[in-house]
Amino acid sequence: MEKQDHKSALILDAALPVFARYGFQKTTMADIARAAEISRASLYLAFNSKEELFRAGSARAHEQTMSDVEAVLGRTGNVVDRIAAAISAFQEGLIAPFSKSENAKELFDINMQLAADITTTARSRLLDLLAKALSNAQAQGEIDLKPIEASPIDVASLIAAAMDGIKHSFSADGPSVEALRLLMRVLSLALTPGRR
Amino acid sequence: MEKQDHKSALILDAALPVFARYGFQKTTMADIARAAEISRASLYLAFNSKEELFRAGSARAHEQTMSDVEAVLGRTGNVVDRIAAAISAFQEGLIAPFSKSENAKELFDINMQLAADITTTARSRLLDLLAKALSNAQAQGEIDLKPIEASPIDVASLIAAAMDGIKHSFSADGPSVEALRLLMRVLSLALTPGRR
DNA sequence: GAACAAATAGACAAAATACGTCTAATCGTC
DNA sequence: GACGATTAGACGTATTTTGTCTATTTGTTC
Repeated sequence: MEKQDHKSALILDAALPVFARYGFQKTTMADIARAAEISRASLYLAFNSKEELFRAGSARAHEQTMSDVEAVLGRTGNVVDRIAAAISAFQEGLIAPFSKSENAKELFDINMQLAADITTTARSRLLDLLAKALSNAQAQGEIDLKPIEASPIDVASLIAAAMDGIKHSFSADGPSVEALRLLMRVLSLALTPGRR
Repeated sequence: MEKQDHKSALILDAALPVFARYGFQKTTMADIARAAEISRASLYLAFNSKEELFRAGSARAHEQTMSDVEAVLGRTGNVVDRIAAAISAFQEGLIAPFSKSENAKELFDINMQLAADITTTARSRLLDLLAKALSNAQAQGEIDLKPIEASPIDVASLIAAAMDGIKHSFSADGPSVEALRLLMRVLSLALTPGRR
């Protein structure tokens, strides 16, 4: 059972770059088998269909990324910086690898079609983690949410929404990083106690 | 007749990047029509088949590149430098654009299958231009071929062969440029008069 | 080296996709 | 309104891909 998972993981690690390169439609099971250096028959032993394989790939990417996000949030340092790093990790893990502009749209569409649950679960998990980090910071007096009259969840939602909006409006051109930095500066000023 | 050519050229300019990105096999006529922002029906008005389109694309790339090569060779300066620049132009025009590593092999294979004549014609044209440049340089005493006991054509052939060999052995990793530079230094030393 | 599980090549029918052709409708220009 | 150019869309055919299956090979364990 554990060997199986390992093999599947190897296949998925080989498959994701192929999807990123050609998109879902143009990627064939033969392409993936070749990339994973196994036969097509073996590939079907591990995954019953291309769609199942894609779902598993999406799941793996999300798991890995969320693990990174969790690790980053667990570090020391001020909350805003850690949250900024967490958002970065989230973007780097799930968006940047597929931002070949052309294929990006198709891949995200297919993902929403085949693995919407995985994505929404990860998203709410991210919200949870951000809210928890904010909550802890507030408990330790590092930040003060009273002036802005919002709960940790509210703030976490705002950050996630901004992340999404920024991603969609700027696509992968570049200003995205800049816009996120600005958001973090705003948050920092708004939440730091000892300010008006 | 002239409008037709212009339209065809626009199509080919849109098609080449698509071929470079996906390779010949994975590129569909629909992909090309989309890239050229015309309908599939119109695409078939300009080209009767995918193979014909590819041939035309290959022809266009070769024409443009050879025109660049000719221009570079026509400049002032010492022969060896001009030849080095010409080789660079040739490589940049016909090899670099398709060196997406994965697709490169398939594209070159398909090219040799569908447009071998175009490639070989361009190649002999290149040889001719190099030989002519060497011949002129010799006539003006800029270089001396006597010590190496070779005709301009011999030297041109050697250069072209070296270019090929370098390309094939190093693929598109990087040392290719270095190797070409070395070849040019060798030539320069061997051909310059006033040396042993 | 026999016994066993895992991986493979290769063939296969069914489904999906691409090709190349055609017609009828739309668009822009004169 | 007439004209040529462009288009959407449907079409049959050919090719490719999918997913399944069997027989064979490979590698491991006893």
